[in-house]
Formats: sequence, structure tokens, C-alpha cells
Amino acid sequence: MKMAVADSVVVLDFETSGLSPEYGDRAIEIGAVLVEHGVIVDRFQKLMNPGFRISRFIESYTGITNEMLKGQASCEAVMAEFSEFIAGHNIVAHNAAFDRRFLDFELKRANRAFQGECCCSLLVSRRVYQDSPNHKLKTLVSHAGIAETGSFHRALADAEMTAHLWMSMINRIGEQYKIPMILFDQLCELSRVDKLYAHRYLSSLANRC
DNA sequence: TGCCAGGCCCTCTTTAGGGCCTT
Repeated sequence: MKMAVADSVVVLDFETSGLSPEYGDRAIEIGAVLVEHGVIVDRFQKLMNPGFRISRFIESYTGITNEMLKGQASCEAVMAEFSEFIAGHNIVAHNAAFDRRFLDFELKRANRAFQGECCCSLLVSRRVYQDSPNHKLKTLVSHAGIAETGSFHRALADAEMTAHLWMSMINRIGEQYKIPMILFDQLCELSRVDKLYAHRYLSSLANRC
């Protein structure tokens, strides 16, 4: 198992055949980046064959076609490999509840499990970027002045841009509140603080510095 | 072909309803 550095996190994104594994939906692509000390140092991207044809809507939405999924490894094989990539790390995702459901579902089918903590960049963004028109990933990337690294709705590109959004929010907190280093656990706590009290919470962190 | 979920969050609220966000 890899040893995680203190200031590290894996940012991940799933493309799936639909919204709910409970209704038979499966992952079709996983993309993830390992961020250490504010720098992307490793990447993981794999298409996976769900064992059935995906809908035209998903083909259009993601750009991933049934033809592209032919001959790809099974979800179980890809997730067994991915479990090694995330071992020992905490994870971040945009609307993390969605990705966490698929992560747990697919890992279970691969006889694996994830033991780390999970934080949602969407919830953090609702507190840090309260001036954004909405909190879709694409809007936030534009709002924060982040360069697009690929096509939206492809797993690795979305994971990379979510990682840059994550770092952008950390930098914004640092600049506004003079907090030189905010910890993963503190960002998780921020995501749970009532939106109206986010400023108070961050000010309290600044006072402790 | 079109549908499915679930948690957050706001307000015309809290004994609720509906939009947002993910695919």
C-alpha cells in the first residue's frame, strides 16, 4: 500500500449509465487525480464495460459510446485496480454523495471497500463561492477562472477540474481569512456548517492561526 | 423510449414542497 502524505487527497469522478445503482445503473468510466501539496502528481482513468448497452442519452451526455465500451475491462476488474489507487487517501468529488454511492456499490461488487473520508466540493463551493450564479462544475470552473482541461462529462477532465476548483477554494479561503493552511477535516466541517455561518466558522479558524 | 435517487438548501418553512446537483 502507498503511504499517503499529510496534505494529499484523491479527487474522483464517475461517468455512469444513470443516476442510481439501486435501479441497475453501473459505472462506465472512472477518472481520478492524486493531489499532493496543491499539485496533481498522479492520474487514473479507465473506461469499463457495464455488461449492457448504455442509453443514447448517456452516449450524448458523456461522449462515451457503446462502441468505445466494447472490449473494455469489467467494472469489477477496474475497481479492484482503482481501490489500490485510493488506498490510504481521503477523497473529494463534486456532489460527492452521488460518486460515493457508485464507489461503494462498485467496490463491493469487486469485493473491496474504501475506508477513508469523503468531502463534497459542491457543498464547500456553496459556502466559499456564494456569489456564483449556480454551483454546477462547469459554472464554478468559469467563475473561478480555472482553465478547462478537457471535455466536461468525461471522468478524468472533470476530476482534474474539480481538483483545481478544490485548490482554488483553499486559496480563496487562505487569501480572505489569512489562513495559511486549511485541513481536509476542516473543509469537511465547513461543508456541514450552515451556509449563513460559513464566514463565522472561517473567521474562527483564522483566529486560531 | 423514457423513467428511476438522494441529500442539501431555500422559503410562500419547520406538521412541506420543490429546485439544485450528480449521470
